[in-house]
Amino acid sequence: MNDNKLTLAGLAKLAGVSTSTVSRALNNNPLIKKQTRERLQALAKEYNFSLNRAASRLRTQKTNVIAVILNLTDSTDQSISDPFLLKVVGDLNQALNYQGYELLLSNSFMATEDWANYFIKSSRADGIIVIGQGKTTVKIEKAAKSGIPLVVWGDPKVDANYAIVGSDNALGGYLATKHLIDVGCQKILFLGDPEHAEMRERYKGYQQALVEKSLTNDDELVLSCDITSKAAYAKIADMILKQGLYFDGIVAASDMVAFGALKALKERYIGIPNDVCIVGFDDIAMAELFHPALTTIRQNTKVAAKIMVEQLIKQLNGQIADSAVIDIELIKRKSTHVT
Amino acid sequence: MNDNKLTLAGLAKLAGVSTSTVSRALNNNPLIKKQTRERLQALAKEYNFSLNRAASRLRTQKTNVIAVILNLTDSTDQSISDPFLLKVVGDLNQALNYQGYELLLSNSFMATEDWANYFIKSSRADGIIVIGQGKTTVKIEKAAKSGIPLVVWGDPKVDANYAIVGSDNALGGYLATKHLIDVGCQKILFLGDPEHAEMRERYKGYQQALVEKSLTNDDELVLSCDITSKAAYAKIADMILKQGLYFDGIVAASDMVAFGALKALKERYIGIPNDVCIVGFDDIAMAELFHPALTTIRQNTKVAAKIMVEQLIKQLNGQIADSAVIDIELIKRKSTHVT
DNA sequence: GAACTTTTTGCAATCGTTTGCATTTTGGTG
DNA sequence: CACCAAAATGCAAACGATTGCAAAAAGTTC
Repeated sequence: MNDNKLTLAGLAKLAGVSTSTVSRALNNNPLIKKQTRERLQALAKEYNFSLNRAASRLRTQKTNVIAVILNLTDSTDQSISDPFLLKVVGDLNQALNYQGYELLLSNSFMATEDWANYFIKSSRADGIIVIGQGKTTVKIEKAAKSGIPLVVWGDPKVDANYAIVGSDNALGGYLATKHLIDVGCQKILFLGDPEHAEMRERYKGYQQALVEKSLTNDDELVLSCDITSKAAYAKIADMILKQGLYFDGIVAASDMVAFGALKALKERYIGIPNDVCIVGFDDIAMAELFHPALTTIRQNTKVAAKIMVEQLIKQLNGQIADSAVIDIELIKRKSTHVT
Repeated sequence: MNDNKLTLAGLAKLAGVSTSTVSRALNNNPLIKKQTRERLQALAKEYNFSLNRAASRLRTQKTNVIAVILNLTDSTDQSISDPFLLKVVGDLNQALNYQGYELLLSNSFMATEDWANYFIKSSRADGIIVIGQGKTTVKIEKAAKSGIPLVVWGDPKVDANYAIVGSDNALGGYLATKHLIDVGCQKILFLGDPEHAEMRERYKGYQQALVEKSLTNDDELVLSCDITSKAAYAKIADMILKQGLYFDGIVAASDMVAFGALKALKERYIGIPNDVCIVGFDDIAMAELFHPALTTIRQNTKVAAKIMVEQLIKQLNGQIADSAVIDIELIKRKSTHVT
């Protein structure tokens, strides 16, 4: 009906006041008499008025948008569908909305390499959340150096000049490995990509547990593979073919990796957990549903998302943000429950 | 270093030309001499210049942003982590970026009910993609009525005044059921939520197949439950407790539902596929990894995302968009492979 | 009711691009 | 070299909200 877009000026005319009054009224500015404020707000509702954000963003130099970047390793576009990463996105979406921000989703395959320029200086967003440190942190460091509000999901123990929120990956790797040792495993594989920041920390925890229990820390026990189930499946299948079943436990760098490994094992009628025990990482929804249910290290993404948003907002307010370690938890399930 | 933000005017001064020239040059407008264009583009790169989007959006009345709304049923916030929906988001992200658009992610728990107002009239986005028709399409219809560019992921056979892209769900339900009958199932459950638009169509296909093969179309074979694995698990566990194993096949409304059902069955040592065969829907990554690998109806989300974006762009150009049916495919795996 | 404070409103500049139109520059031709 | 068409550039007015400051209105006090 009212197709000629209604602007603040139009609404002001309707109400018989100035645009400044309407603007203030809609922003609930106490400068305006309460009675007037309410009248104007009601009028705005009645006429289905909505502020032009482009205009207000231009004027206020604030967008109320946060860019969330899925920082994927360029090789496998598989990982764009990694349920864990997408779950983090979902939780961030809720946490951001809750604080009145909107979420602009991007992945790292964009044309530009210069996130600070592309998102912040261009006034597309007020801040950036990067999911995943990936194999190289060069883009992140570049963004951090330019001083923009930035929070990274990754390994918080990593030394960096930006705020990192994440689980204690080394501890997770340690707990996973220790648990396997406790249930009697002797030859424990680490399956994952030690070049990948978070995975490297999990690997360190794995090593520490082995050393502590004075188990051999053999090179042939470290199986490097992309963190996808497909790669894990191929790796395990290949190793068994070449060397037979020379292990009795697996620390997988993620649940998806664990699932891939499990598939390869089950296809060869290797008993889980009786022949091989396995621990995953993440505790995605599937972990519990899998058969056997997967023992795993749970990452609390809801809490993490909340904290990331808080830390980002601190930066938006000019304070400096801290890295934060999110509690993890070993969830014991059937895949390590030797009878 | 150059902390005082560089604007078009600043760049113009540096180059000794007018702002209009710089603006046109950066937009590759052929009005500007090619040589000048290149010089200015180089200069912009050198000075790390980036256009203020808020300003250009205000001026051009175009945002180059598409809002993607996860239309969740309000009861279970579980489904926000449904891997399938998030996969669609991921694919949309790529398809949109490819066409030069950005993705603003929202869910349906926002304060506002009026999407047209909130996203379009407010100049936050140029168009909307809604993922999921959900149980009620009232918000979608309201948005459609206001004439904004809109595409919905859902069941394209549903009669509506907006463009719907989706799989042929009825055919999917039919194929799934027919396949179960072909492998010898006699008492086939439908497990899902027939109130949910897409699921209802799958249910219709299920019915059709039963009728065609003159199998009983018994009410007690239709198990209504939320489309989460948790609900499916509870439902199956409950039914077996009450009625014993009175079925030998399951058509699950989604893969996640299938996984929940499988967990309940396996816990009771019911053989899959020998005692009960099961077919899922979606073909998420896990379907193949599950044990036994899950027979399912594959939805091609990559193609779907591409088409949705195309249809939306048509609307942005003033053309009208059509609904589109995406090809589906029955993927036969172990969960229906009776020996 | 004058003088003054406090509350409420309005004026007008501003944010940084884009673009219709006017103007200048260039180049070709007689 | 005057003239004209074509090409290249510049001027200035938008786009629609916000906000410092000034002005008007309302309230207080003597």
